[in-house]
Amino acid sequence: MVVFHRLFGHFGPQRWWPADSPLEVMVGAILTQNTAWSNVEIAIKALRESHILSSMAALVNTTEETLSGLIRPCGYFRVKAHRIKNLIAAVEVQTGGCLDKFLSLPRAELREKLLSISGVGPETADSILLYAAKKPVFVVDAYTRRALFRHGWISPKATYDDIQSLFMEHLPLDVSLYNEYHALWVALGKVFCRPKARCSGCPLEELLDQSSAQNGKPHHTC
DNA sequence: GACCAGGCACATC
DNA sequence: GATGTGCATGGT
Repeated sequence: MVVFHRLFGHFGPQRWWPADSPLEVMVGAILTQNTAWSNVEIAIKALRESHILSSMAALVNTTEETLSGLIRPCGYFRVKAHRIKNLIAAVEVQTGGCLDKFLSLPRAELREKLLSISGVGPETADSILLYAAKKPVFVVDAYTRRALFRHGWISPKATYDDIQSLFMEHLPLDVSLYNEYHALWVALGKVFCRPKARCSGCPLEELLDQSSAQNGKPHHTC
C-alpha cells in the first residue's frame, strides 16, 4: 500500500478504463493487445461512429471484414477482428448473447470461460474481469512487470500468475483499488519505465533506495 | 528508416 | 517446457 499511496500522490486519480459500456471494455481489451492506447482510441472512435458498440446485436451483425476495416489503425486488425468475433461468439453460446448475464458469472468461472476463448490470454481476461465485470482481479501488464523488475522486486522469470499473486495476497479484494492501482502502474510506466527511459524524478525513487539498501544490491534505474 | 507499443497463438526444438 | 515467430499500424 506504501507504493500505491506514493503513486497516487504523484499521479492522482486515473479514472481508467475510458469506455462507455462493458461491451466497449471487452472490445478495447482485445484492441489494446501489444498496441499503444493512442492507436486503440482511433479504432474505438471508428467503431462508435459506426454504432457497432451500441449493442451485442450490432456487433454480432457486423462482418469480420467490416470490423477489421474499422479497427485497422490499431494494428493486427485481421487477428483482432477474429478475436473479437470469438469473444462475442462465446457470449452467445454461454448466455444466448446476454452480456450482463455473462459478466455476472462467478469470478473464477468467468475467468476460466474467458481464458478458453482463442485470443484471450491472462491480461485480456483480467482486464475484462476488472473493468467490465467489476470483479476484484489484479491486472498485470507490461508496464507493471517492467516497473517491478527494474525496481528489483520480481525476478525476470516471474510469471503472470506470480506477479498477480504478489498483489492479491497483500491487498484487500477491492475493485476500485485494483482499478486505480493498475492505472497508476500504467501511468508510471508511460513516463518512467519505457524501454530506454531512465528514472529521474520517479515517485518510487526513495523506496528503491530503501529496498536496495536492505538487500545490498544496486537497483536498476526505472 | 528504425524502433517501439496494455498480447497471443502456434510452430519448432 | 522453453524459445522463436507472425500478426500490422501509427508515433517518435
